[in-house]
Amino acid sequence: MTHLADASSTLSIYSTLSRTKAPFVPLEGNKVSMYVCGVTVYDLCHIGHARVMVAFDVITRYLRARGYEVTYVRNITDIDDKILKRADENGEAFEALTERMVQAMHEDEGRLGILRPDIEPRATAHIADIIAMTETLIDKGFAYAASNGDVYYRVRRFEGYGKLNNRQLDDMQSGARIEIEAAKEDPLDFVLWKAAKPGEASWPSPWGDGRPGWHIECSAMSTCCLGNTFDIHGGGPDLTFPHHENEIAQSEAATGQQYANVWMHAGAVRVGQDKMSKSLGNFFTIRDVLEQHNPEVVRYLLVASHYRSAISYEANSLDEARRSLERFYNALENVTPEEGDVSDEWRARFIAAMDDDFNTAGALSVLFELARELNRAKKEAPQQAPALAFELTSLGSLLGLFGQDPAAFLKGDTEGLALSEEDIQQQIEARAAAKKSKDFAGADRIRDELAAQGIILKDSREGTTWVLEG
RNA sequence: GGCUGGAUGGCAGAGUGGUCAUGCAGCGGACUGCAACUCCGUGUACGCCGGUUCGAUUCCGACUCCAGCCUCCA
Repeated sequence: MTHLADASSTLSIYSTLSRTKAPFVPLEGNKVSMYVCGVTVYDLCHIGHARVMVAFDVITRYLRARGYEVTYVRNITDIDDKILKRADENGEAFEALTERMVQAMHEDEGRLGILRPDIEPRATAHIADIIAMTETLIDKGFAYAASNGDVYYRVRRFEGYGKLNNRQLDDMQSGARIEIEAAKEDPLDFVLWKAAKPGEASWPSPWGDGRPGWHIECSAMSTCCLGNTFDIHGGGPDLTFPHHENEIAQSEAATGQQYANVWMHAGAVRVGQDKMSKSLGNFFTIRDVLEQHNPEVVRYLLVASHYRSAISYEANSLDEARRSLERFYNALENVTPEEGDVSDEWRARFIAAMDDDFNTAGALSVLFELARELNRAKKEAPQQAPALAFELTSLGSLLGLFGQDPAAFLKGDTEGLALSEEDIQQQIEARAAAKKSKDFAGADRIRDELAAQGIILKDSREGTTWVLEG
């Protein structure tokens, strides 16, 4: 692991709660406790999910390299209305559905080079904690069991309600777009415990058989894993309201202590002018995209923009990402990285960018300059190249990039290619022989034949390599 | 209607009160037998209107437009 702990600058993070960037100070020494809202596992993950996962993966990698001891918790919502509905449609047990989707998520993450969180709590494994917190909220007067068997949170009772979203209770247009549940004391109240309909999956509780509401599970699991107060709470852009607002209301009412110190939200992924979302149906699943693109290209696309900015997902964005990555791998090709003497400049500038609220775009620009330096060295001072390549790959690894074999990446997906690698190598040798005997017409014919199949040759002093076009 | 964020060169995308982002694409040159890769050079970019300032893309105010949230959503 690359160590950046002795950097002179300080890490600043933008918090949705304060709406400003501020120096990051953990609650306790160099320990960082971080909770990120994960996925509701009723369907495959899409690029929007990937964005959040990659963002917090980079954040975790960087914090660790910076010398922090990070406990990264990301939950799995494995019980909710949509899960039950989908399982019902499929004619399967909801556990079978969620198990399959969790499996798929782990596969997708693995392919994108996303490191697994330290703890991945599931709602169904924390029913007792959820019930306990709900009871506390009832005892303190922040919740009530309603006539329909549901338990609701009494929103107007919590003084700070709306602070995360800077929202006034009376400005909210309750019921403007949804039906108001008659059993609620107030339309703003939200459900903590949901009574089960006959035949539905349920757990016993003091209020009858039922299941947890969505918001309470995160309060229960984060407190359970990280304590009443922890350093960072993160999630997708569409969770600030009501989900995170409700988590604050639940947890702070229950514990009487501040919930998370810093709130981090990733930006949306857009398709055209709209947010990519399951409800709009305009999403691309991770595995669909990986059918056609190298996973690192997808990761690069997500890391090339600042984590808070919205990105547009378009047909050519991945092609552009690939071309940018090719630049790095071209630089890394034909060099064996080896630790050695390099200027501190690169690392310092990389850290300065990342310390500024994880500015991955700025950090990448430093790496592009480092790649150019490496290309120069390969030509003019080959003895410096291994150390520069080492620096490039080690800083890149903090973004989860440049971990592949350069030649393999540049060759791309050779499946479906008519020629085998051995065939191509033979052609390359035949061409080299032709060149040696000054038969340039013959050499060019071989190159043209390969090019007709999308194989582009590259000559260098180390020999000839090839890449796939496109 | 309320709240939040945004508008940068052909495209993507950082950033800054006053000589450089960066990448892709383009153009000129070098390297190469010719290419590809690479290197060197190259672009009167900062939504609109005012204000502050010696100087604003950067600070302040108005305006226009875009997105997100106010319903399940990462």
